Amino acid sequence: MAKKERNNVTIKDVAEDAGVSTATVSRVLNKSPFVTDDLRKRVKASIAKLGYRPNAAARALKTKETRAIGILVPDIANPYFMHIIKGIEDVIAPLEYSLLMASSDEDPMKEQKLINVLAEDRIDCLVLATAGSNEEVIEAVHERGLPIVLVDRLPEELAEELDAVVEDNYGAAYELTQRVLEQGVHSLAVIHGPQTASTAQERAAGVRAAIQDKAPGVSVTEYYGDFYFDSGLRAARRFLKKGCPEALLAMNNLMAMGALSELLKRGCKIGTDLVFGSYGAVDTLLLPGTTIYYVNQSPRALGASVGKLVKRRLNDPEAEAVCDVVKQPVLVQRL
Amino acid sequence: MAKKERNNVTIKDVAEDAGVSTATVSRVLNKSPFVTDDLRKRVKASIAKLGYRPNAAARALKTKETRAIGILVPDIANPYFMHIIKGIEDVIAPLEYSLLMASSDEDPMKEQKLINVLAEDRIDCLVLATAGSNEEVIEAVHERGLPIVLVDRLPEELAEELDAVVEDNYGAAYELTQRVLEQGVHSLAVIHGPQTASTAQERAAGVRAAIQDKAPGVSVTEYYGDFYFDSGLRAARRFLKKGCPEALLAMNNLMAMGALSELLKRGCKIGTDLVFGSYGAVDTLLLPGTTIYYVNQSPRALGASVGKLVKRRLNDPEAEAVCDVVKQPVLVQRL
DNA sequence: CTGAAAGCGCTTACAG
DNA sequence: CTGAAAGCGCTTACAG
Repeated sequence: MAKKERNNVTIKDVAEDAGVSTATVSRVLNKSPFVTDDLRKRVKASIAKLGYRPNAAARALKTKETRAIGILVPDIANPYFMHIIKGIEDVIAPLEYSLLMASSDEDPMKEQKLINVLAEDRIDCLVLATAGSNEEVIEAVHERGLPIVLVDRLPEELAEELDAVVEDNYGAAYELTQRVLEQGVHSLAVIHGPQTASTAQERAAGVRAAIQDKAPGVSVTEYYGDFYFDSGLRAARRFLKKGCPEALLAMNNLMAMGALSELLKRGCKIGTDLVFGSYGAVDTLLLPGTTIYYVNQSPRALGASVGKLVKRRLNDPEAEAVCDVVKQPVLVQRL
Repeated sequence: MAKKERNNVTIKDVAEDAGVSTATVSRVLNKSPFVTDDLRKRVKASIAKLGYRPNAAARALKTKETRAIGILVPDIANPYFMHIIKGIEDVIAPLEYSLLMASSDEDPMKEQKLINVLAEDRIDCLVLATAGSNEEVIEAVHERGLPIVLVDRLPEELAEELDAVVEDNYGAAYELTQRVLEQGVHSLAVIHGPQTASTAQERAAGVRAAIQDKAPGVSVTEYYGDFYFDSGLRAARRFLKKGCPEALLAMNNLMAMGALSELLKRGCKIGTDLVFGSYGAVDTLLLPGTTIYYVNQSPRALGASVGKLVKRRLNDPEAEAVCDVVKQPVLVQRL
């Protein structure tokens, strides 16, 4: 891959044009107060005249700061993560950092590659919702000096070590299940997430504990999905083979939507034929008359908390690790 | 913002540890064939032992290649752009480039800032779906040597100059409108996109031409939205004040969903009470019995074309600009 | 095949 | 307040 000479105009050209040293140009660039107005004006004129733009790599090499923050999520197409990103942006935008986003597509191998690339001193801080199975890499990168804030996913091994903002997955899943069971159902179908994800594990544990505590006799069918729409759809199809279950629980928003779309297509009356519970909101076009129980996640608020931790960490690399556990309420949606 | 010493271990440390020169370490890193197996082994051992990672900034400074590609879209939360990004990834992933994504939120000012940051030699190529009003900045950055591939949005001023992959917005909007008008409606409500976006302009022109040609007598009500869900919802609300129109046309997917959600809530029977047309698929949970006319966009294929243009451009910075115009068919969705 | 050395474009003590 | 100079961590002709 050839690369032609780009960025022909450097700080040196500007210095020459303005008749000053490169040090002075640099000072103007960095808004140092110790430059006379006269020189500042001349330098600025030359910059404009020559169309000069600083070179981020050179600056980063010298300062050890990239002024970029990396955000690595498992599925950038999932509105949940999109809102987390927005929340981070809300907080970070005023600072002059750019956000680098990448998606692992729930693939630990892909995630590992991305982490390693980002760790080549490309970012000042990494926000990570891990697909799982990468604890060693994450620790290695962190020990080497890259600040990391975990979000949504928190593998046990990393719990005390890193900053994190997570939901009370166990508690919310427990409550959701309880609410659904309270409707007096005899059979329950559950669509779990991929057990590589810490959230999926915790939610599964919450569901099981609630069943154990509240309705140990209920007949349970389980399906292990991958947190994507299609797996929810496939799960519903599978469940329907044995007739419509009295209740269905989907452990994330996308799988819930997949399941709903299949159930609706089959003419299932949600809220009447079947009690539906979803971990995460299903904010889409639904049949009027539908009732759904759901965990009301607040990803934007989560994102804002993450943003604050990032700021704090940037200011104080030595600060103690903080773990925010945000409680998410269970709500009922009646349309 | 303090920055502690990171990346303590450099190529020099590795060289020392392995008892070779930094040049040799660099050669091993870059898989140069001209290193004896013995040295290669020693170097690799030292790299592993010391946990060395190359510094991207230093490499970029020297080689003028960042091995990163920037993708700047107006709304990263819109599934349409997400799929374009996936399409690009499909093609680019095998090359060893990382993708930097950013979102302008349809805000030209924000876009301008982001372009300028990315243009500080942070990326080797920019994929841009512009919010509009930034033609001068885009040209400046391009002239300075940053390869750019436009996607979806193509402002007239940039048409011949830059690589681009776009839809035939005019044609598809024309056909969509025609199909809806053929249902024999007397009144038509249209939700346009923001006129800063080239796509919104072209689609509006297509709609108007079709009306002119096919049903000049139809009563038309127009609303100018911003391509987001809420504006579609507001538009529908506005239209409904004067009673349900016989036909409604939404000029992108999100506004279509917003409008639909409001119409459904109000008990409007889509496909019966009202002919619904959408520029873009509404791939969500709908009432069975609903009929919708829509332009079937193929963003993932668009993305793949973009990826190919990026590759080509990376290989040959001097290549002539290419403009792919992809025709998108109008389909009917019956549920 | 290997190494010494120059240099990429910045920033920043250090003098003055 | 300003400039000369060193150096950030790499790569790459150039010799050998």
